[in-house]
Amino acid sequence: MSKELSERKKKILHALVDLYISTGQPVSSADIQSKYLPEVSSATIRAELSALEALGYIEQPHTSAGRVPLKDAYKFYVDSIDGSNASNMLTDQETEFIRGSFFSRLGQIEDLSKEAAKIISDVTNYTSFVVDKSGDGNVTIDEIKLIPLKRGKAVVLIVTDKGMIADKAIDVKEDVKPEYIETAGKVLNKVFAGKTIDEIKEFDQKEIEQEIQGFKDIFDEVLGMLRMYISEHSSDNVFVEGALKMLDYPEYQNIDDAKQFLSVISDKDAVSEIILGDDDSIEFTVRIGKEDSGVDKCAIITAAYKVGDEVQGKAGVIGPERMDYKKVISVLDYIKKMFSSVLGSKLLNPFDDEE
Amino acid sequence: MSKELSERKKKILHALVDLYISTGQPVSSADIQSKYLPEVSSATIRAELSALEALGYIEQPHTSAGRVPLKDAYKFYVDSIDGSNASNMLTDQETEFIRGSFFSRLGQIEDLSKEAAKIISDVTNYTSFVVDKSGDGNVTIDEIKLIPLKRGKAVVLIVTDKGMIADKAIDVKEDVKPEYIETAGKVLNKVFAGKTIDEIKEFDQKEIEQEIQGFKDIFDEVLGMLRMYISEHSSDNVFVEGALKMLDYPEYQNIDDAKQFLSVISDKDAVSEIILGDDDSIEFTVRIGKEDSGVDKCAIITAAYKVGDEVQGKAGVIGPERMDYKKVISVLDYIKKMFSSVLGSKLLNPFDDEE
DNA sequence: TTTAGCACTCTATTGCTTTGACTGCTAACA
DNA sequence: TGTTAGCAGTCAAAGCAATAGAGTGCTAAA
Repeated sequence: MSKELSERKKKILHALVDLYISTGQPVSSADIQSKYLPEVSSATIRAELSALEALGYIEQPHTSAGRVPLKDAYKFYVDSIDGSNASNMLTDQETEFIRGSFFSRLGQIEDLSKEAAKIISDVTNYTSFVVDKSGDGNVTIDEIKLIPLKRGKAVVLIVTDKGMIADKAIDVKEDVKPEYIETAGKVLNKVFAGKTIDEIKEFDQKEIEQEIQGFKDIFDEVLGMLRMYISEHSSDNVFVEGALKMLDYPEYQNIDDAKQFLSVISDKDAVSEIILGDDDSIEFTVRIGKEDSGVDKCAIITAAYKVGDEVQGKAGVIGPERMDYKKVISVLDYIKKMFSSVLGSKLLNPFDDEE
Repeated sequence: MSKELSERKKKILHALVDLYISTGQPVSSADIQSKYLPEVSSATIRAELSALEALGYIEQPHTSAGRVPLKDAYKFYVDSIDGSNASNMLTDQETEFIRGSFFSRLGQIEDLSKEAAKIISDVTNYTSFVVDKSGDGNVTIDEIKLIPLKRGKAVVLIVTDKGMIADKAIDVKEDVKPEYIETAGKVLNKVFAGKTIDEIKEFDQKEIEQEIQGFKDIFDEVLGMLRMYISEHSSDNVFVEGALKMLDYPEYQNIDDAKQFLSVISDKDAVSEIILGDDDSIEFTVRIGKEDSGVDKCAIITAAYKVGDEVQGKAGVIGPERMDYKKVISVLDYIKKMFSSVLGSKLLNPFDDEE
């Protein structure tokens, strides 16, 4: 397998995957000959196909059928796509559509990811997902405020460096003086401000109690709330769009396969595990087949979007093994660029989310 | 059809639906005879079935097949279930499970609905949904606060009578004095406090501008934010659980039907339209068939849960026409009771959502 | 009114045959 | 030595006929 393929074998293998991607049917020697290699006869191609089969690139579903690409064939095919000509794959309408949708709804970062997932799925017609790591544990708490309300309630405000704010009403005994609340707020701020959420997670109950003697009741509420905030936000945000589109492809006409696929894809944890598994340093990953991707009869293409060197999240597409790799990579590439640029400017001014 | 059925016809019709629900196969006269009416012969039952067919209750898929219930048969069957013996349908384990799950996670109201949907789906093994109307337009704004933060930002707090709080950071020019913000907050409060969201929706831009001359910049931000809040919260919250379970039933082995079902059920607006269509005064509704339910080959059972006379939301189950009506009704009934009681106490103390 | 018995109908299953899409092989050719 | 044409062989899929089985409706008798 380490042996280099002859130029003609490459041509034939590429043609075969191309044809298989567009038709989904086993590809015959005649197909390849008529559409890709009219200069040689089908018999010659047959001989080459035989060789490629021996090399493990392709196989026959049965003796009298054409050939179907195997994992290695897809890998070969994907490797042959280089980013430069991939970006030409999108039509003007498509880039226009992507740009338009992307910038039309520049809301909070969560909306952005969701929107991106939607766009990807719309343009590619495959199931897409976006995992947003920005809610990760290393968010720093900027400021905590305790605001008294009517009726013996108060609100805790948490401002983080990522521009996120959490709030929840807590009880304060009616007879507590406003000054008490104010002081409590100041103490809270002193304890938490500047810390990351990861650090707070490890806070030892005892250690804290010393620091804020006498505010125990309020403090307990706030700590509980913080824990809740942590548990909600420390798991990555996962957006899946177009899950049903998979059912349009012949690979998933079987109801059991469809069910298995849908149940994986609708489990956010499973999705995030699948996606975040791979190496962050690689910008694009393509995984084909069950062992690689975790889902049967599927291929997954992911792109990491970064700001500077830090991976902010990943976007990807999950589709049939014979999916339109060129197009998907083009779309992801385009999205990635826009994402990085928008995120980049956003992080500098985390609260500027509307113009 | 207005004519009363003979006692034996009723017995036979009931038996037929029972059998069909448990097997999903056309029911033959012999089936009914052996399991429900051994005292008469199958020939007699055949004669009765003939009559019931003429009355439009049942039909034969083809001449040499058994009978299958039609809409009217299901309706008859459902009518024969009375609440009192329905509640006996649940086993001790089941009630224990429901109660346990329900009270274990008494978080915010949203969580409660979601949890309820999950429980219903788990116990019945059908797809369930809960529509929560508590986010409706007639939420009153209790208090609005404007809190200055560092770095030229401020936060708007909206406290409603339903205990909900929305927040978002807005920009304030760095050079604005804290007193200015404070005054702005007071003005905002004066304008909005006590109003319902519905009323605010109709606010005329001009009318307001008069009132708060000079705070235009801040006010615009707040108004935009309020609009966003309204658009997010005025649509009802819909939770769907166990959508994939439908694929386990033979009715939905066909991939196209499955797709159609899933696409309806994953469109929250469509779901909420289906559910909220019917009369609020009726506690239970059962709708069978496409014309009734909006989804093909399905039956929908909904229960309205109320606090006092006000409908707070609806919970329901969507399943095959031949679903286990008794069990579903029992479960919904049980949930309804717990829901009403929990909600009742919650509304009195809207902020008490943790003990 | 009920029942037993029987003829009839229609689906589902099975096995068989035909068709057609490909291939692999071989022998001739450049 | 590589390429090609031609042909025999293979196999899935489609079509078809025969059979089995499930269940009914009808009729005549109890």
